[in-house]
Amino acid sequence: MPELPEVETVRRQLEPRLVGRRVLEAGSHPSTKFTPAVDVIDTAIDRVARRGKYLIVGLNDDRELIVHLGMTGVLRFRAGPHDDTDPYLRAWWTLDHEGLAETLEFADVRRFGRLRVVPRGDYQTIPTLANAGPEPWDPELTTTRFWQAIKSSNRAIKTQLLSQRPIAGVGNIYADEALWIAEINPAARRLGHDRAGRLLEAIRTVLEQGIELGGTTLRDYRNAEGGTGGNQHRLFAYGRAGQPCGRCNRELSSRVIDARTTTWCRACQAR
DNA sequence: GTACGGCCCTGTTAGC
DNA sequence: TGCTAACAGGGCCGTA
Repeated sequence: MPELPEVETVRRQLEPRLVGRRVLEAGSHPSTKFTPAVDVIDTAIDRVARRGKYLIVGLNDDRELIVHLGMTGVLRFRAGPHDDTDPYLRAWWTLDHEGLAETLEFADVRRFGRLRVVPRGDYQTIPTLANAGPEPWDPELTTTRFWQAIKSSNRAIKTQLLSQRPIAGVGNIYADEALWIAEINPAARRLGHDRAGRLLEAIRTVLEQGIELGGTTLRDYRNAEGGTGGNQHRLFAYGRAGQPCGRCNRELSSRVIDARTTTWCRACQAR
């Protein structure tokens, strides 16, 4: 499931291969989640950015193609025409640059991904993007600002992180990892300034490591070159329920918070 | 404005 | 062996 490190990995691979290229043709699955793919025909790509878990592809007509990979979305290049035998192909774009044609494909087994074309910078039709909190490395995101954002809600800290509001880009995997590192209970509803600072630092640590290792591949995630990530071998909490805690050796617990399986250590992350 | 539940999706896994 | 139900979960929407 692509979170910030996976999306950033894909972005870094897409950028040099997309910028400056023109979209000659496009096609999509009939779902309105994917039909915006064809709205970018005959535009040229001028940048590939990221905001939280969203990819933002800048177009030369002052619009942007917004891509969310959902849980199982994969962007990949193919020499020649798109693969119309792939039952999970949801959208494709034929790109041209100095006579070289290539296809960018968007495959997504579970169809939780989505595409949108918007005027540049206008995200009002994409609520989570419009309301996303600061990027993890935004210099204005101080401990105090993070703490204030958390303090304004009474929801469980894990729920708050997944909402993308206090900070952008954290999903289920990296939320569990950061809370484990910071020794904070995922169901905690009140965090002091110091603990908020510890959590912010842990979030930055796990996201940086995720990017360095090219993301986390548990099942579906592949980068734009078809490769897998390496962070799945470095997880302390996520997916490890029943296994020993890497800090105190007690058995890790699991429960559902905000409809997401949450793994934590009852001893290290006591309330 | 906030909190919460349900829904979208389909491959995989567990249980019978 | 084959079937069924549960499970995985990011974002959006409706309701309270």
